[in-house]
Amino acid sequence: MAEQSAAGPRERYRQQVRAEVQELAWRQIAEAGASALSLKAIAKQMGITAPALYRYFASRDDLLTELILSAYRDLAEVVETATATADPGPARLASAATAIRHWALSNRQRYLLIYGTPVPGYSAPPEATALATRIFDPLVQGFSAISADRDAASDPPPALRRALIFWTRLHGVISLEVAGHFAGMPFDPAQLYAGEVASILADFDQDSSDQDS
Amino acid sequence: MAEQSAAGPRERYRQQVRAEVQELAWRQIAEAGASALSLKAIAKQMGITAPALYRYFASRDDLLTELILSAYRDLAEVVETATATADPGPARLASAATAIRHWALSNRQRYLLIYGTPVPGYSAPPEATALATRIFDPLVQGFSAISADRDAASDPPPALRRALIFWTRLHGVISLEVAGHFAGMPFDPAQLYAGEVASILADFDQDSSDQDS
DNA sequence: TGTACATCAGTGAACGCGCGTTCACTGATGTAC
DNA sequence: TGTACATCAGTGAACGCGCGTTCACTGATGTAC
Repeated sequence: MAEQSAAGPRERYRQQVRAEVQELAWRQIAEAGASALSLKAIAKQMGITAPALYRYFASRDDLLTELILSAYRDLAEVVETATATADPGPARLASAATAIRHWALSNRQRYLLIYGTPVPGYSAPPEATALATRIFDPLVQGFSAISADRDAASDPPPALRRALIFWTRLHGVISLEVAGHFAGMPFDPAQLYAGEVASILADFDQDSSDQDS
Repeated sequence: MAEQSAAGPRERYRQQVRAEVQELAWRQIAEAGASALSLKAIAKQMGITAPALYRYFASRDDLLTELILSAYRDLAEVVETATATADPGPARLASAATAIRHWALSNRQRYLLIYGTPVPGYSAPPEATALATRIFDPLVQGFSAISADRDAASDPPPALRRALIFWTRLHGVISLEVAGHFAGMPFDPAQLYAGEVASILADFDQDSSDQDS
């Protein structure tokens, strides 16, 4: 019911304009952050008056919500594709890791919109949580696939826990890089990232030397 | 020359007001993020007109800069104290890790101001870089102290590299937690964090199984 | 101890700006007979 | 094939808002003789 096949010409036009608005919104966010998102500025760039935009989006927050959801969807697809196309086993997770970093670096503000400082006064819709799961799930799947091959004797962290650690470590590198905190430091972030990915997979693949509860 | 001893009563008053402004500014940022920082709002809360604030801060950006530098200084002191008071060796790094997380959780917006999404249109002053180093250095020191005790044979990552990994892993957990991305997930962030700290120190303490260049 | 002067915190009006959003409207475009 | 009607994209004026910042000023407070 969300999809409308055989859409009339008006509907087609409508979708076209909506897409253009979102495109310009992204450009704006990329340049000046999420709080700079302005309907009036978008309208001006389109050669249109601001009230016209209310035909396409109920409000500024409504537009922002759609952007965030679309970012989630985009990243979810990237992760799903990366895991689906790679060989099973650790390679699958390594592939996901590479894809995530690549996506984050080519969509910096999109990444920050999702995982960065929350936009003040704005709270994400429930749907966002579902999409976050869609991103996280392939990682959990990847780790349970690995665990299944091995003996699950010595109190191993469950797949969820492993995926969580995987994720926080990747995010640690990516977010500092995207926010520009590695600028001028004498090392290659790509290598640091690759090292992290390899070390996590090696940890879990060979032996899980655990520490506490 | 920055410190002025035997300050007159006018100077004393001046410092008092500056402190009050900063205090209110922090409260504002804590509630609505850095981009919500408003001189007029602060003035109103102080029962003063906005132009009066220009006696104390040259501009809004000037105030923001001082806030950021003070956040850096604060965290730097926390890390320095934590490492200085703990026993040498891994304990020192564990102590730093605990102190950092504690500081981040009790100063969420302060942490995000430093390591979160950059404030659009604002670039930190050069001093910030120096202070970032002051935070990072104790970690590097900590790792070189550990390395000194052990054989440095098998192509070990230098202390800087170790400190870097330490830092990105801590940040990975902290930043997701502070930004609220663990909300509703079935695990304890404190345990995840403790596990990360322990596992890094164990990794480097016992054996450095390396992967690439 | 008292007076003249300099310093400086704070005022109030004003500037130009951009924002989100509403409203009644015009005029083109698609649709039904 | 042609006409009447409904739909709906876009306009332009207006609303109230808050922002940073400037300026000439008043009046209290500290300082020097």
